[in-house]
Amino acid sequence: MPELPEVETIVRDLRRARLADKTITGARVYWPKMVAPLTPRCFTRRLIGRRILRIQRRAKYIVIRLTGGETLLIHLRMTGQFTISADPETRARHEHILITLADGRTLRYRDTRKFGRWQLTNRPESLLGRLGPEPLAAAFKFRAFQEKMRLCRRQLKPLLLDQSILAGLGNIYVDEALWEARLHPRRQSHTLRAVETRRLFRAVRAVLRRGIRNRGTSLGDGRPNFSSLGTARGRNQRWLKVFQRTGRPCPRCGRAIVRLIVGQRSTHICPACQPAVVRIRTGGRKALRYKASARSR
DNA sequence: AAGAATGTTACATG
DNA sequence: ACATGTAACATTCT
Repeated sequence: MPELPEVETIVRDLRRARLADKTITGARVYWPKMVAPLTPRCFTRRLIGRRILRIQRRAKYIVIRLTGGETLLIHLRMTGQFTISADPETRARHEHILITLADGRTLRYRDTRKFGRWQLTNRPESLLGRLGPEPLAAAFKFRAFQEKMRLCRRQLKPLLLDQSILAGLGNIYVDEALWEARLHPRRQSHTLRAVETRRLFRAVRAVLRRGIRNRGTSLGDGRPNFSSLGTARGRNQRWLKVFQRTGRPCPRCGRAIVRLIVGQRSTHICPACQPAVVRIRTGGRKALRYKASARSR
């Protein structure tokens, strides 16, 4: 569910909920794996009595700074969600962690698939330091991006999903960025020409910014989809050009969107706008061909 | 009823 | 060393 824009939306809502300055008075963990390597008992003991200093986002992590030099790193993976209730209330279905605050409110973590992870640590850098740059930060420079693309020699899609290269993209926004940049997901990164790398660089930032502006993408029409703290859904789904739009017309050229598997992930492209083979005229009559690595399935 | 689902990682293979 | 592929994690929905 949550990629960079969704996590950013949640973090902003958590800030607005005025959690900062509140002291944690209780914590319950109902799925021990979620707080590993700590045990629920150890996790709880280290949390209680700490005060929340501030809430930030790094890549897809929610970063909660606490007193005593502790940091809570929360990764929602596929189905993690937060709500805040005024009272303790009985535990709802799929709620695995409940945090109570001194003001009586409870921060509730619900996660159907139980993939989410909470790490309480005094060395958050050991984890966060392994992540690539924030695509929306001023420090994210085209030159560095281009260099990485050149050195990596990987298919574009798995490369963009790799959090150590660029942090925050997931399946939705990668497909959208590649469509925007008119690049095939299996194209090898080192074959991109400067103009193409530039298009991709801009596309990545554009789709993420739009995602945030729209408060994230909520897929499907039912409940299991993304929503931030409340029940309000994101609005970005209206802006998706290819993701989960198999068979529908490409907004640019009208050709039907097709679905393929790349790097074991479901992938959506316009076969006309994102051709597997690109011919490029270089000066004279020599034509270079950049072929996306074949490989079906 | 098989297959897919917004993520990550350990391990295997080329 | 590096790129890529597979399975696993756990549950729900179509």
